[in-house]
Amino acid sequence: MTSPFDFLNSASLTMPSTAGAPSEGSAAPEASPASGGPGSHAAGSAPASSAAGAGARRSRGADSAAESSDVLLEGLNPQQVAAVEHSGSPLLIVAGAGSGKTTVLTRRIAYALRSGRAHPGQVLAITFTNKAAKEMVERITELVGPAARGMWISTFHSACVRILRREAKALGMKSNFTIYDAQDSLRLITQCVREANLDSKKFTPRSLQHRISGLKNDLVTAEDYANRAQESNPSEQALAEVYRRYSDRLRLANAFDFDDLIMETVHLLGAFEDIAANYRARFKHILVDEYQDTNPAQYQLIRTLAGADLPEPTAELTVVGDADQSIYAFRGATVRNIVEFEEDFPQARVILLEQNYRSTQNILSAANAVISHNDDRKDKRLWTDSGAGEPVTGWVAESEQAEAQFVVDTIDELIDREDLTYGDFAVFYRTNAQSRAVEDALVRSGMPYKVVGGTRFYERKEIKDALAYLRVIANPDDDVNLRRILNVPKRSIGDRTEALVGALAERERISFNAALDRAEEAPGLSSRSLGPISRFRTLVADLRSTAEGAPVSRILESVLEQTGYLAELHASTDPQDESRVDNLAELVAVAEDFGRANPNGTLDEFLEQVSLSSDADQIPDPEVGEVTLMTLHTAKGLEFPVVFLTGLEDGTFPHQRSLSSSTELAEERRLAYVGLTRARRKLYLSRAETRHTWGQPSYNPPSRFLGEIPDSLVDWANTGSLTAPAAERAFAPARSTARSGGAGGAGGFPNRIRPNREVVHVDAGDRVSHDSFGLGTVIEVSGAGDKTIATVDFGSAGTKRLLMRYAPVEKL
DNA sequence: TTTCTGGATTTTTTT
DNA sequence: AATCCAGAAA
Repeated sequence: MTSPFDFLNSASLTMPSTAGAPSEGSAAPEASPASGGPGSHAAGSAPASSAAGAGARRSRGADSAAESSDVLLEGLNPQQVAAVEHSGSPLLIVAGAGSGKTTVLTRRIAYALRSGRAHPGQVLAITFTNKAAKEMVERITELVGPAARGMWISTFHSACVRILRREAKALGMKSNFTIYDAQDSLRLITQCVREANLDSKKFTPRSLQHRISGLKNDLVTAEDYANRAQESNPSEQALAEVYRRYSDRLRLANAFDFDDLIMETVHLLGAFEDIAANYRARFKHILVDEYQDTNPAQYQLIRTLAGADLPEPTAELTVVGDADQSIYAFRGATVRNIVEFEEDFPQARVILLEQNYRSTQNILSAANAVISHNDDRKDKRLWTDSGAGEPVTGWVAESEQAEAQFVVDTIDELIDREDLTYGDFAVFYRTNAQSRAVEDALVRSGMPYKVVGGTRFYERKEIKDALAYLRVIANPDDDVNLRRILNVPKRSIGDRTEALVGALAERERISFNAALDRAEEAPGLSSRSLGPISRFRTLVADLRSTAEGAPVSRILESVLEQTGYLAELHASTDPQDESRVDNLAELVAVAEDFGRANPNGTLDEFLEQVSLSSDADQIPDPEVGEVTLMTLHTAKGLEFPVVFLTGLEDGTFPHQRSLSSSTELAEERRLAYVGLTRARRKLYLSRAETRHTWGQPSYNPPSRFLGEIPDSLVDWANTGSLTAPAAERAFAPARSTARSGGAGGAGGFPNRIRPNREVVHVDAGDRVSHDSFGLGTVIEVSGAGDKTIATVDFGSAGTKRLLMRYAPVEKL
């Protein structure tokens, strides 16, 4: 899809396209822009004209003529040129949304190469997703040819795995280590909680996992934490205990969790000066994208690799980011890294990119308006010279179904009317669960679509099971995956047997696998259990020998056959199991693809690729022509001609859990900013008056973010069916934006109308009427307030326990 | 040991 | 609404 001549055409930088390419500054050849679109200056005209346009506006120097004859600087605005040319000190590029940062980064690398300041092998470029890495490789290849292959261009995690595999021995690990995902790590932590005899109600594995992850992101090891934990604080003691056990168990299993990949690499480089020197000698140019979403561990990694603490830095460091797009604080990222870059790296140069080449001015103004409500930010205003464009369209739907229908109808209409394909549309939402309604509507309409993320393919039970077998084949010490498949499919090795073998492993400080080999030593284990265990050991041994040198897809197929996993699914009556077979077939196809792409690929490499693949890597190619559905987080770094931002209700977005904290609200607002700035030509904002959560309806007021957008920018095409009575309207919070073009604006719909939410007070003996169960008599009442539960005898409909807060009952 | 069942819990967002 | 879990029955 990429043309070698593309960069001559300003690499699409100054010419927003009309269709396709959901990736930032993607290099797809551009078609002529549709009339009226932002790209109304012709794509076919000389790129110099747009460069001159930018130059005139920003009064470029007279020497610009010489510069613009350089393909690497062609079509760039003065700030972009400065960013490409800068050398000799650390560089921070503050890149607003759609400001062409990918182009600047790739050209900067090419420029350094051409000027002789770097060889390809000296370049380390860190991106946020594998997909972004792949795209960067493609675009650099366009500029410099196959030399691009010598560079390290990858995510933090992939780069660290690469280093760790190479240096595993130094850390006392084997290079075939397994990477545990969040699910695996939770299992292991749960085991640790159990073994430590802690109350898993009081110290939930989930919260411990979260806290351990936080510690690792701050480079605090189990040992460090044990020393600092307060003796008088039971919670800290519990955490210290579980963290210690968890670390031991990971090590014993020859496994790293996600956070370890970074933390252990930092420790490795800190502990072994020769290894660190080796990598410092190699990486003379380090570039980090999405710097605002780095955590303290990643920050330290960069410092170490760049030799920032040495008398002289060993590498030239470039970071790119935008504090307004920092949306991962919840997983340990900190904006301090970007905000204090100048203090962290002396002599740093900062270059601001504020000109936007993606969106219309109306869209940018809306985004600017929202983000300006965050305090403590450096003022920054995106602008464009591509014209106002169409107004943003607002829509208030009655329900989430109606909202979804609005999305589908609008897509349908636009496809008819404009020169657009399904791939030009994206639907964003705050939480994955919200995709459901949109999917339903899309299925009914027959439109092609793709949901990115959600219940991820690789997290489905059957896929995890199959992969667990592969992981066990590759790494016999992998306790978590071994225990996962021990009795899957059922082979009469139950909980008790597993626990007894586990106890033996713990007592002898050996892996579970080693304990299985010595199962007869396990105290309390009945001789009857030994048969299934030995059959299981034979099975795994057989699989392991089959796997020797075989292609991954073959290994996978023999796993599914020989274990009886497929047979069990085929024999099952559960309708769900049919789709499980389909999913496994898809996994086999993935393995086959892997084999084709990597003829000499090993099982280890396949598993690594699977472990490090992310949601964002699955984003469809725009050419495929599917409507794309995803969360706002996944949408980061992408762009689409038409964007629907749905669920704009307080409680949905901003999310309920963020409403009480101003820092979390600020992060939600940045998320809104990210969402708004994804749109190129047309932006739709919608909300639903009622939305079902956990099977219960809730009535949420309009998102406060809607109120932050000036009325003049939004055209409310529908203002909702529920019109509040005048008397109630008086109680609605005063909102300056409540009226918009006389159409009612964002709604001003009172929050207080909550049918079925007022707790009906009943006593034993009362007669009540229920919407579906009919008439009944209250037998007993327990709890109070929201939690009042009434036991009601409905005669032939049976006796029901009803949560009075939700139950559709009326007292008679 | 496996299966069934009622009850609890879940939804932020993810490399 | 859908899934997960613990405890009880088979």
